[in-house]
Formats: sequence, C-alpha cells, structure tokens
Amino acid sequence: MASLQLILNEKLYLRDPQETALGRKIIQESIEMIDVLGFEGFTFKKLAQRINSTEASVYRYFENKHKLLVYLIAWYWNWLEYKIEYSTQNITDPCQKLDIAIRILAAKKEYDPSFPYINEEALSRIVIAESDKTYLTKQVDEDNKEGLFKGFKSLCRRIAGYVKEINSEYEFSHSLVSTMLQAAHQQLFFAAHLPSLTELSKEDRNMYDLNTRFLKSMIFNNIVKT
Amino acid sequence: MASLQLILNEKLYLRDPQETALGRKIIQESIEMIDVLGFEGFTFKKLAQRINSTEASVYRYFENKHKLLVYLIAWYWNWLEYKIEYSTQNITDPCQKLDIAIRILAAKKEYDPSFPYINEEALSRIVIAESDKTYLTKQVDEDNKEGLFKGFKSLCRRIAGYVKEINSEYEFSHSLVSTMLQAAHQQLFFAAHLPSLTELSKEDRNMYDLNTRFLKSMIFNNIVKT
DNA sequence: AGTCGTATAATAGTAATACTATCAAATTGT
DNA sequence: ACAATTTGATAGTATTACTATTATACGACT
Repeated sequence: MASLQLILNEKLYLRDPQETALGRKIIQESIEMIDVLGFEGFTFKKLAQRINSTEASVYRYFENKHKLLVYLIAWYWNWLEYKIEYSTQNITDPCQKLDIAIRILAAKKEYDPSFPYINEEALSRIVIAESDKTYLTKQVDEDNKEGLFKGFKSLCRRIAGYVKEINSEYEFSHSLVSTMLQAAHQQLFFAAHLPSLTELSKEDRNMYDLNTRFLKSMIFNNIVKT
Repeated sequence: MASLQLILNEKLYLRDPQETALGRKIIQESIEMIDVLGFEGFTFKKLAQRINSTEASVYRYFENKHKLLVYLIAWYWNWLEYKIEYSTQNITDPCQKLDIAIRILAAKKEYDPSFPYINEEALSRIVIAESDKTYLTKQVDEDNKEGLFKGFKSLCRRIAGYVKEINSEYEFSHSLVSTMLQAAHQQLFFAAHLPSLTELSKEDRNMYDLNTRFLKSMIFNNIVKT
C-alpha cells in the first residue's frame, strides 16, 4: 500500500507538520491526547512534555491549539472525501454513489495504513466530540474566509451533487446533506452519552449498520420522486 | 399576561437565581453578554463588573460558567416545550401537533412578556451558537446523571411521541427528532456563517419559513405511511 | 573541514482565567 | 433590637495560552 499525503490548506498551519519528524509527532500525539483528555484538557505544554519537546517548538507549527484542532478535523474530512472519491470511481448511477458515500460516512473508522502516523479511530472520536467547536466560535467568519472549512464544505457539495443528480427538483439538497453529515456523528455521540435521544444503542453491535440504515432512509425518503 | 416561572432542575444552580434580584440580574445580563462576547469571551469577572457586584457573589449562584450556560440552555428548552404544550392543548390529531411543534421550533424567537427578565431573542442566538458546548465535554455523563439535560430530552421524547402516534412502525423516531431539533438551529447558523451548507440564505426574509418547510418535509417524508 | 543557516531546546516571563478564602458591611426576618 | 443570611471588598492561587530570548544541534554547501 502506497503511503499518501493529503494536501491541506496552507492557512491551517505555520509550518507544514507533514514535512518533518517533529511535525508528524505533533499530529500523531495530539490525536491521542485530545482523544483521551478532550480538547479543553489538552494543552501544548502537555503535548510538548509527551513528545519531549517544548511549547515554543509546537507553536512554530500551529498558531494556537484551535488551529491544530481545525487542522485535524480538516484532515479527517479530506480523508473521507478521498475515500468516497476512491470508492465511487467509474460508478455512474448516482443512487449507488450516494449509497456508498453514506456507508463510508457511517462506518466504523479503522486505521488506514496509507497514512501511517494518523490513528483514524481516535481521530473519528475527536470528530464526534469536538468537531463542532471548530466553527462555534466568534472568529468563524475569518476562519471561513481563510478557507479553513473547505474540507467539510467540499464533502457536502459533492454529496449534494449526487442528490441533485437523483432528483434535480429537490430544493434542500445542501441542507439535507449537511444535516445528515452532522447526524452521522451526532447519533453516535448520543448513543454513547445521551441514549434516550436515539435508537442506536450502545450495546448493539449493529450500531454502525443501524446508523447507516437511519441515514440512508432519511436521505432517500426525501429525494426519491413519487 | 401573567408572569410565570419555569421550574428547573435544582442541580443546575447553587442558589436559585429566579428567587432574588441579584440572581435575576445574573441571568438577564449573562444572556446579553454571552450573546455579544460568545461563551469563551464571557467571564464571571466581566459579568460582576457589569452588574456592579463581585465574582464571589456570582459564584454563590452558579458553580462555574459551564453550569450557567447549561442553566440558560435548559431554560430555553423548557420554554419551548411549554410553548408547544400550550399551543397543542385540546388538539388530538398528531399530525397537527407535530406541525405546530415544528413551526414553534423553527420560528423566529421574540420577547415573551411572561418572562420579564429573559431576552428570548438573544437567548435563541446563544442556543444556536453555544448549546452544543453544554454536552460536548468530558463530564457529559456526570452532568447527564444529574439530569442537567432533562429539558432537551423531554422535548425530544414529546415530539418523538407525536411521530410514533402517526406511524408506530417507524423505527427511528428519537433519532429523527433529535436530528431535526439540532438541524433547526444548525441551519440558521450555517445560513449566517457557512451559507454554502444550506439553502436558507441570509438575505432571505423567509429564512424561518424556509427552515420550517425543510424540517417539516424532512420529518413527514420519513413517517408518512405509503 | 569549516561555516552557514535553520530547526529545535531551554528557560523565563506575562496577562488573563477560573476559581477559593476571608472578613466586613448591609439587609432581612422575628 | 438582634440574629441570620446575603452581599461586597479584597486578596490570593494554580493554570493557561501565549511571547521572547538565547543557546545548542544539525545538515547543506563550498
């Protein structure tokens, strides 16, 4: 399996962490730490200790810890879009493309050897628990202007495109898809912490299948022409 | 119009803010300040200055600023459920009840004179921008055990009940309703800050009507029997 | 082999935050 | 009039999110 690199917006970092050993270590260990400590409990000081470096060195890669989070989340959405792109090559039926996309979105995430220093399983938990914090800030508009949310927007646009192909008259394709993208993770959070808000139950080994069924029905019931 | 009081879970506060002048001032001014500064920019010190009191006094009402946010959000969900309850009295058709509930959820929020010291318009903006932060923490499970999220869960259960009445075979009533409750606010946030994720546009004066249409179609397309 | 430039380490320091503690003054109820 | 409670005033602490400075290590180039 070839080792790959996702190309991310340059505004996400000060120095590209994918290019140096220290940078990759920052990414790798920050994923582990944010997963365990939560974003609020995570600090550059703790990270520096863990990687035997210093706060100042970490700050040379990321302006602040918010930008680091945005970077990780952006990486994740880019990864998902790459997976969807890869899996829908040569498929022309938009229903089938949409089906594949939803299955990838809702599937349990596992280590992808194409990206050796990224723990995708931990990262997906970070997305579930922390991704909303990337844009729920007073600086959303500036961050958006810099293109920091391009990954999520691009994924949404792509899937909304499939929807439009299936039913060009449906008027809420972007709203429906952004709602579905959010729900895909939110429902897993609810299942783990606020189970009365969802039918996906924690113990159920089919949680991911159930989620897939729920999301698929939600989308297709809205766009299939009658 | 009678002045009312919503009864909230005692664990939300140390001293009930509705009972004293200082407490009501804390609520009233914290809503204004969080709306303007955002939750991160808001501090008890700034609040104390604004109400001519002290940090220590504020801490006598709320354990910390997180609990204050949870309190405000809980108040909001209780208020909405009260409004829905009030507006669906004596209505037996579950479709009609569901329709009313969605309209209330998606409607532009305006000052409710029944609750003199609450600025519901500002509070609804806080819900849009900050409510997810109430549960996206490492202490969700403890907070949930204390019943701090009862308001949201109760509202979800009620509306899921309408769904079940309409179609008892639909298997994702809670998931669908929690998704819809989130979408109701999220779509407004997207319209304001990440407009490519939604069809509701900022300039459109029908944004609230459009949102209502979107949410209604999303729900009814999923549960109407074929 | 030497030196040049850059990346990193080591250390120190700062303003702000999220509290906690103490005691005096004001207000309230009886 | 007195006790109890609430609030105000003030001080203090550990931690956070940075910034700044200088020294050291490292590889790249001539």
